[in-house]
Amino acid sequence: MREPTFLVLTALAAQAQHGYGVLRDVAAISDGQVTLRAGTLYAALDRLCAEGWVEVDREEVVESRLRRYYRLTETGAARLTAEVRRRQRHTSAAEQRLQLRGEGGLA
Amino acid sequence: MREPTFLVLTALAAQAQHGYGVLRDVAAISDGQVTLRAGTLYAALDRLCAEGWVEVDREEVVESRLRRYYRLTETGAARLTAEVRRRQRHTSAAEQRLQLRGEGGLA
DNA sequence: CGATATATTCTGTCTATCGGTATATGCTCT
DNA sequence: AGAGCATATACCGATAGACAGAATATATCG
Repeated sequence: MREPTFLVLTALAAQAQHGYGVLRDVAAISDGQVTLRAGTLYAALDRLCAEGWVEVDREEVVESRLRRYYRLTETGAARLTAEVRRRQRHTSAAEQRLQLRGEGGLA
Repeated sequence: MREPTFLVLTALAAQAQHGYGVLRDVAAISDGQVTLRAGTLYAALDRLCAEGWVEVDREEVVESRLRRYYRLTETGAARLTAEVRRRQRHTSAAEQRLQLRGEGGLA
């Protein structure tokens, strides 16, 4: 799973949000480091819906603008949880090895 | 940065290794979940050399087979450290939100 | 003798993301 | 009034990194 997809799922993990809300949320989560392209976001949402990880929650019209809310499915939540664990394992390994490097190698 | 690239840098973080060693190390780091394709590995190594994150350490011939050892540069180590922090931030956010979900949403 | 492990190289294909554009409304600033 | 930005979704071509698999070659194991 790539970073933008991971962040979209993360944005939807706690509660339903519409596309543009996810966009701002991802920027907040990443401290402004990741700014999703519109194409990336909506393509990801469509793809994740097709895969059953995300589903449409509801649609609202606010100030003549459509807002389509998405939510994480149970499958999606399980997949995100697994991905978190996977990433934690990898980052831990990287940290340990970078530490070893500082100490002069594995030796 | 995508997962295979991250794992290649991680494999080289503590000490120099040759391509095939990286291959096995990545499998170990990921508990067998990630098995790099040969094409992915050597293409990544070439690319990372060109970018200055990795460099050739030395070459050996063991049992008539070439072993080209690579090591992480200071630039590469800094980049990997930054990537670790970035990923930790993201996984923390995901964990928190998944927890909130379990508690019934952001409310 | 076939299969597996070691070790690198190459080629074609795929796909998520990038970068940009289009559409449309409402708000703020000058 | 007009420029520009925020909101909100949609579409399109290009790219980069990864996937899948084959080629090459030696050594070892059963």
